[in-house]
Amino acid sequence: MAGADFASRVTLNDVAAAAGVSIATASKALNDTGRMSVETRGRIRRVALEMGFRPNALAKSLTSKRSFTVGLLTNDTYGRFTLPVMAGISEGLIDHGVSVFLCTVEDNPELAKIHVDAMLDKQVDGIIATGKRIDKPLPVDLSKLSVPVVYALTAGPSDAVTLLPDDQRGAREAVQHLVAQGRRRIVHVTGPRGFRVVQERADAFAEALERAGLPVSDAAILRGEWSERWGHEAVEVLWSDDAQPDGIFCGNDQIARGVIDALRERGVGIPGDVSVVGFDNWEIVAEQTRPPLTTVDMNLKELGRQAGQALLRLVNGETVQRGIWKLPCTLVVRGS
Amino acid sequence: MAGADFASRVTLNDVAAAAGVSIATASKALNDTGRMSVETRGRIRRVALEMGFRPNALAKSLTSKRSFTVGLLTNDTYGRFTLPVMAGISEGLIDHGVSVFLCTVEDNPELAKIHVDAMLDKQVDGIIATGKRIDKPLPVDLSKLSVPVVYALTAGPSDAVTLLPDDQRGAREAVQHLVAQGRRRIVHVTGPRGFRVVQERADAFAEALERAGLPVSDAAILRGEWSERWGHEAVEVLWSDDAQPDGIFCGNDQIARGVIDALRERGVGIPGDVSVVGFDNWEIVAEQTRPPLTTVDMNLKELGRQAGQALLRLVNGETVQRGIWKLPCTLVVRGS
DNA sequence: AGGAGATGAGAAAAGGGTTTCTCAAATTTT
DNA sequence: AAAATTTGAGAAACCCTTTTCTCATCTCCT
Repeated sequence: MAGADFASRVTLNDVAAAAGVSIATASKALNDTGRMSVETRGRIRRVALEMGFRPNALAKSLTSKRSFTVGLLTNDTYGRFTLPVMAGISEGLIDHGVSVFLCTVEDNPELAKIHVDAMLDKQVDGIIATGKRIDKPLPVDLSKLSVPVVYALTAGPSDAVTLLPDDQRGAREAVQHLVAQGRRRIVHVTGPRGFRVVQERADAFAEALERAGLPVSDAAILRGEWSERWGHEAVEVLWSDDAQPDGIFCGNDQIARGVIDALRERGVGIPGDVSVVGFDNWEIVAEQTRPPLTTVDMNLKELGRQAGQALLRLVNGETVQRGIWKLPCTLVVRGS
Repeated sequence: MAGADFASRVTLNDVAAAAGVSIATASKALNDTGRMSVETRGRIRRVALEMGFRPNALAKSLTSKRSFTVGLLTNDTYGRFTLPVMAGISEGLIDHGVSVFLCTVEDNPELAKIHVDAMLDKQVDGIIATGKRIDKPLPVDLSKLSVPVVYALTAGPSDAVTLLPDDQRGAREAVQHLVAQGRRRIVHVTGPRGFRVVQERADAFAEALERAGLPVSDAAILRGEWSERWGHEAVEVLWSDDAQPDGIFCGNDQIARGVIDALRERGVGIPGDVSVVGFDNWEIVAEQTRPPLTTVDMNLKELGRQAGQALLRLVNGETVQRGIWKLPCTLVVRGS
């Protein structure tokens, strides 16, 4: 039960005094700059090490104009997408000594502004905006900021650097996998019409079918909500018809889960009678379906890593290709 | 395709010059300290506003010894627990102008040290340690740091401030709910023996049964893994016996999901024949079960908020009750 | 030996604020 | 009217590091 007093840290001044030199010399010794004898440099370093000296990053930043800090802004409260992206960013940047402020702004413009202001006040070197929909922007305009911004998994201005998974290629691979399994009557059960990813995946689905020489029909694309329930319903719809599919490509893993459960309830064999492929590789869902779900992984961690690298380059004033970067998806083959 | 140059920010110096006063006066005008005429103060403020002046938080921190920054350290890569906690912390602290560094350290001691050092270098005011198991510490010793530390949902030293959900009360409420539904043959299907929460929830389960005047038997507690599969298996075990339960309290929502699915497959009515209660209120699971799962919510966001508040008090040198704080859980009644 | 160049290290300014003094001018008191 | 306060605002020190100068001392060359 206490508010303890915490020891104040060792400063460069302390080190310099202990080593019997000026702080200028001490600074130079530790940064491997300036001119001095090897003995002096060694002695100062030894003293610093012994005293456990760690330079105050704030003071450093004040002169260097670099805080080695970036802000990550997200409206994905649930974190399904943000966390892998965050992990990638963090992993890619910690080697450069960069730390990440995570700010969840929901869809609240005031809150978003508060967070952005707080980040700018703290002199972040840059900002990464991320979200859960690639066709909706965050509730705040980041285009006129005094620091560079990279967009990942969210909509940004067209002249910005934006990283997105290559949904279309992912969808194509999913279909190709189904075709390779010998499936010929393939349908697509996906989310609501309003989502860009729904459009893109559906287009790629149709295109892949065509390339495979299979008939393409509008009826093969069923749109609903992003839920297990819709997966069930879709199976009901499909199986109330005469011609049942032998391959189902789902718009996300939850729908796939619903589809698989519904098929199993009907006694349809998976993957014996029907093969199912999901999208997202949300492991908590995909690994628990029976059988485990074959699905498309968006490699979000890698996407985060690249977003971090891109931001770093912008911060360093290097040139970076503007526009949309589509990063490859990977088909994860499991048992479905 | 460019590394743009970004406008440098307005400094106090700029404001002072524009207002025709010294920076000392400008500083005092904006902070509502010092002595000056109301006209001067007003003029300076107006100028600052017009110029869009925002003080450099780094410079402020250098003198104030407060960075208004805290570090959140977690080993919960998947974020199931960390994200709600993070959201609560952030929500509770942003009003005080505090931003949060999120660092995921997995179980890697080196990585953890790197992150902790980076945070300390950046002069965080304090650190919150969080994880996915209340009986395992993070892979780094935070007890001798120069800043206060609060533990949430992870093991810390006994003299530290540690916030945990009140698992026992949550479990009791779950059982009481089952009893109130008229259930008399209640069993507990939970996770592996090694977990402290398993022990605690099981103890509370037994105690609650006893209080309700129901027979308590060791056989009523089935331990397995934290998975849907184990939920299925447990139902198999239970239904291979003569006396089947009419109430099942599960150690987490995934197990509950497995139990519900298995029961439905057997044609057992939920909640007609058997009531099921889960633990965690992992909405993505709980809301998609059929019927939706009644479960115990650990109020992690509130836990995070309180962790933030506690840390702030420690930072301010206020006294804080050491030891373990058990925060209430809430039963969320849905359809099971 | 005298001057040029190299060497080692410190003084001082800068970075953007806060805060404690100091001090002249204005106001109040006697 | 002279002395004592109060008021308004600036000078300067400080927070911690970096970096550019400056300068005294050595070493080397002719």
